[in-house]
Amino acid sequence: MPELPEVETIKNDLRDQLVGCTFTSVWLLWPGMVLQPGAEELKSRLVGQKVMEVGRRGKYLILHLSGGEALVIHLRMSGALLLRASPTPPDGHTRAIFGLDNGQELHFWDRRKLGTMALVADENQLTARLGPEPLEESFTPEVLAGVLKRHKAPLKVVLLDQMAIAGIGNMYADEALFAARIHPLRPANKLSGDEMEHLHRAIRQVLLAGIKGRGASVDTYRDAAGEEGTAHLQFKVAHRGGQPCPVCGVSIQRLPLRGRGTYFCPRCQAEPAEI
DNA sequence: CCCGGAACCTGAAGGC
DNA sequence: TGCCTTCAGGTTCCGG
Repeated sequence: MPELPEVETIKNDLRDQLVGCTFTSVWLLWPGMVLQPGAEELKSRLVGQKVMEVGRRGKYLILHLSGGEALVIHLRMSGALLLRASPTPPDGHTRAIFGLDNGQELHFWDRRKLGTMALVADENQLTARLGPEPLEESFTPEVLAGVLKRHKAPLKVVLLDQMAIAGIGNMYADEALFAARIHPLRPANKLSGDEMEHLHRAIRQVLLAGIKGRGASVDTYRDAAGEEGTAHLQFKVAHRGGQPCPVCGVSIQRLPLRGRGTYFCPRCQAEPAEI
């Protein structure tokens, strides 16, 4: 699933290969993915525009265009952006193909059709409500403490809240809580100062490791060249229910929380009595 | 306002 | 073999 490290990897790949290219055609095989404007209007407005820069905010990819607009893409659960030689035919999961003036095509591939894109004058329209970027210098332990103090929900729920902190998803939330040795059900506003410092370090460490591994291919994730990442090979608890904890050997548990699987070590992340 | 669940989607995997 | 249920989970929407 594309989370911050996966989207960051794709962003870096696309920045290298897409900046300076002009869109020559747009083929929408699944028009339902276009949030705004309409599918036909997106086509006509996109063709002829050049990609000036590629950015990321949370899990959103942002293509800044020569006309001043931005193409904002969200891959959700199963989306991928693949650079292919032109022409490459679509397969059953290809949702859009963008022709480029350098002999390549950009394919939006999405098995579950949950991904979206929008052509907007100002990307803030979609990203304004997002919380702080956890890898920026400005994301200090004090900033994290301020976020956690505002929420009494379980920590795992707050880490997944994009308006609290941007970019963390299910896998890296579990990994960060394990790295900090904190139970996922602990109320966010009840952490000690030490625990908040540990969690701050853990969040940055697992996200940076994810980027270094070029993302985690636990499901359909691929980079822009279609290659798998290796970050999931370093995972300690995420998607490892029933396997032994790499630190203490106790069986990793799976806890259903808000409809999501939460993986943790019941010994290393012990639940305090007062919870 | 807060919280939890459903809906959006498809495919893999497991039970019977 | 085949049908049914569950799991996978990012985001938005809706009801209590």
